[in-house]
Amino acid sequence: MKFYDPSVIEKKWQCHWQDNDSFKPAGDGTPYYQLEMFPYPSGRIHMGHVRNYTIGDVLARFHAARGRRVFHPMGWDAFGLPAEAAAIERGVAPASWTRSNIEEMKKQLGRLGFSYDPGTELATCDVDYYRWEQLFFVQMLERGIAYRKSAVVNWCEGCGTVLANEQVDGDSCWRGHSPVTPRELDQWFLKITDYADELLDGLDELKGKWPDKVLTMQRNWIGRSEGVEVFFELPALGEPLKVFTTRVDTLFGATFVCIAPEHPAAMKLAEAGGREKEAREFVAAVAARSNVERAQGKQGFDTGSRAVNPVNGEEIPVFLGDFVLMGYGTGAVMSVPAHDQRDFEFARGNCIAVRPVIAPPAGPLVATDMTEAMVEDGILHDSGDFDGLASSDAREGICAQLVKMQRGRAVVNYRLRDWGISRQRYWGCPIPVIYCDSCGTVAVPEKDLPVVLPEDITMPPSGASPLASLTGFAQVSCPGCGGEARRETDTMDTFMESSWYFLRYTSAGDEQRPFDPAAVAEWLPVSQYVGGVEHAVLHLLYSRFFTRVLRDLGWLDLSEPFGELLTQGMVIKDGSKMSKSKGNVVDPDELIERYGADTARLFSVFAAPPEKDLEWSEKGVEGASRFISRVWRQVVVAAEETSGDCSDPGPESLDEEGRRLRGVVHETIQRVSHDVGARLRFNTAIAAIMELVNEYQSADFTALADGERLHRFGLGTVLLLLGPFVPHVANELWGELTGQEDMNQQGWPVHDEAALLRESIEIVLQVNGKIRSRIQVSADIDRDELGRLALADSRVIAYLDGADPRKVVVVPGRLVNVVI
RNA sequence: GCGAGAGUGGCGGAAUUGGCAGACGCACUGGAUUUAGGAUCCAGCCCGCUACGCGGUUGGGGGUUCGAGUCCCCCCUCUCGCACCA
Repeated sequence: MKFYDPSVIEKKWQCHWQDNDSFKPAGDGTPYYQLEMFPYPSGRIHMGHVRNYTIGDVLARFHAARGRRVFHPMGWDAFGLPAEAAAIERGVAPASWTRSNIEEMKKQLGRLGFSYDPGTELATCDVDYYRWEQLFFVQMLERGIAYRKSAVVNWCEGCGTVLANEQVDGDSCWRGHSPVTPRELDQWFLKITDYADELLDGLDELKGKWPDKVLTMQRNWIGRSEGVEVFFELPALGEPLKVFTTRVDTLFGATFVCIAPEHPAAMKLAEAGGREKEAREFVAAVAARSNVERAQGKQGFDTGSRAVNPVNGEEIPVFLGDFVLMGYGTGAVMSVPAHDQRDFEFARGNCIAVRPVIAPPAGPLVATDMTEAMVEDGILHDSGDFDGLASSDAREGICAQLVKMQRGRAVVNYRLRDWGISRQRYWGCPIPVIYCDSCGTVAVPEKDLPVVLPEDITMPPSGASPLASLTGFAQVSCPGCGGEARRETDTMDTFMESSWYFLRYTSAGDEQRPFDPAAVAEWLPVSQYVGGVEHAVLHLLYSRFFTRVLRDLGWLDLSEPFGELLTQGMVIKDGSKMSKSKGNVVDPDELIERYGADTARLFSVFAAPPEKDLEWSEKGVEGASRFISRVWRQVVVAAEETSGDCSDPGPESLDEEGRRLRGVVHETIQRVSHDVGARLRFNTAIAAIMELVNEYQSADFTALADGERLHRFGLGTVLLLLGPFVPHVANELWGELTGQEDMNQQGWPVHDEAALLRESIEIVLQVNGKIRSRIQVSADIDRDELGRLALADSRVIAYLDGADPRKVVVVPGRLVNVVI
């Protein structure tokens, strides 16, 4: 018997596919764009990659077999900090470190037999890629989408650069756990806030296509909030203080106003209140604490100044509060202790009056009895002309009144901030801007693009970017006046590259333009995107934004770049994520060496549904390997006796048992097609194939009419169904069994609806909902007859014990429930 | 605290619309084959019991229904996300 040696057949088929250009989009089927999040070339692939890319490959191969015109590209997210760290450690340039990693990882991915179109490979660190990004940036600058401002930004000590808000996790960096501290710097930003509403509304279209969890996370991150800006006059300064509130219905209950310690009016108010010195100490104390520490307490400071409530003319104190954030709304809030829990706590700590103005259904509250704020809507009282109104009506009424008085306006606030893209790093896409003393900030003219990142450098041990000190790079003449000028030496956030790589894939190698609009129109939006949930509000939000910007710049006609999204779970071992520090990593190469790529692939998709975490199990891998060997033996043994045509023999030449087996084959086709094509449940698809294999293993085909043919049909179908999962072994065995060269010509099997109908079926008989008997009946039996048969069953009669059934529930094809 | 998701054998996990709970795999037990081990094949494998039968069982409690893992209400636990956003 031919021996199963994965290393031989896997190499053979990988060469075959390469030589035949097997994975170029082919045929005239409906286009299908299968995309997986491209990897950072860290040097070695890990099990997370194996799982991610196997899921994508199964889908790509499945849809190709089904006749779709499949586009399945792969590339490298090649800029980023690890290259700099490695460069310092090993004394090699980031560019060469990155490129050799790409070569190594490409080999590794190659060993897994993924169906990538090799003609589309790209690396974002190549000038041919990032030059277009620079062009986009220059155009964004012209349109005001990119702008520079001084702002308090997140400085990450570990990375030696600033991070965007999305990239900060509490008080630390999203990647490592290095601390992040505020720092004021001149930085480049992209106006993602201009797109806040569109990005939010777009989520509705994605409902049902993206996991709810991701949609919710994006919605929360954008954080749209409708409310009113109320102007409180500040007599001491002779100007109004603007506060934002979503609960303007509680305005009559405001007993103080609270502003952020960083608020521009803070010190002026303290001065006017004669408490300047103490205020300075308070502000310094707050500034010394981190955001997380600040979130613990609720400290306040009375400025001694007062503000006037526009609706009742009341003068109320102005406090500085550490819980008020300068970055949200106006950095000032009106405080209503009776109806806001934070204000309630603050008021109790600072001896401020609690004044209820919203009554719950049970009637108005008494301030002295309150132990917590009443935050629900209710009926207004002690609110002048608005008494008796419901909260929602009062919000409208009071807002209208404020507008009329020119003391307020309706506003929408967002939690989302503009995307800070400057990075004080070397290994990234240069920001194409020049600073000139006479002309100011000038974009590099399009004709001078690209600004090429010098690759032949040595990283200083300090880790600082070498760009600023590279005179050949940093010193330029101004494109405006020709005088001496300095180049921007910050580079772009690497999330810039991943925000449009899926567009470039469609036109890789095009030297004239970033992408061909026709190709983009053909393939986009991505049919199925597969990646980790950690990018829910990073890459996935940036890409949605970037695509809209490119649309508005006239590059394409598309808003949502991704259609269906599958977020796969992590690969876990011993209860935690595989990581070097935990010492629980499994090396994919060793796995392939030992069991073969097909086993690695099979296990990755069999052991758990794709969106759940996958617990690593050596025994589970062995199980997957054992199944492949079993199929191998079954097919090779069968092929020794009978080979050739594997098509459906049809029902006529078969006997009853043969027709039943044929039915099982068709049922398996249906289940697998549905599980892979519609449900994305590969584990159950494989289980269904295993059932068929088990069924076939115990059948004796020599005893059946047209048995050889039926045998080949079933085994051939198993191979076709296994093709997307274990392509090497499936193709090899297909050749053995059929004598045909290429399984891919065969296409995906289609089930015969008629074959699914059983001649006789088992019906469960229940008495009072408990199973008491089973009967075998003809599949086309009618309802009444089935009910009669149930009542005639001896065991049912015994349970009835002479009683008359109160009710007989007949569920055709399933059961009969006799109720006494 | 708010939001989302999940709780099913020894384990990973099935059960598409309310209709046979535990598919498939792992582990385990017995048998066959084998000099032995491994591999393979066959059989068993939710729990309890006076065992060809009966009872119980999908985190706990209640409800709707002829019938609930699935629908509704209350509670518990876990995971993830957000976390003073005014």
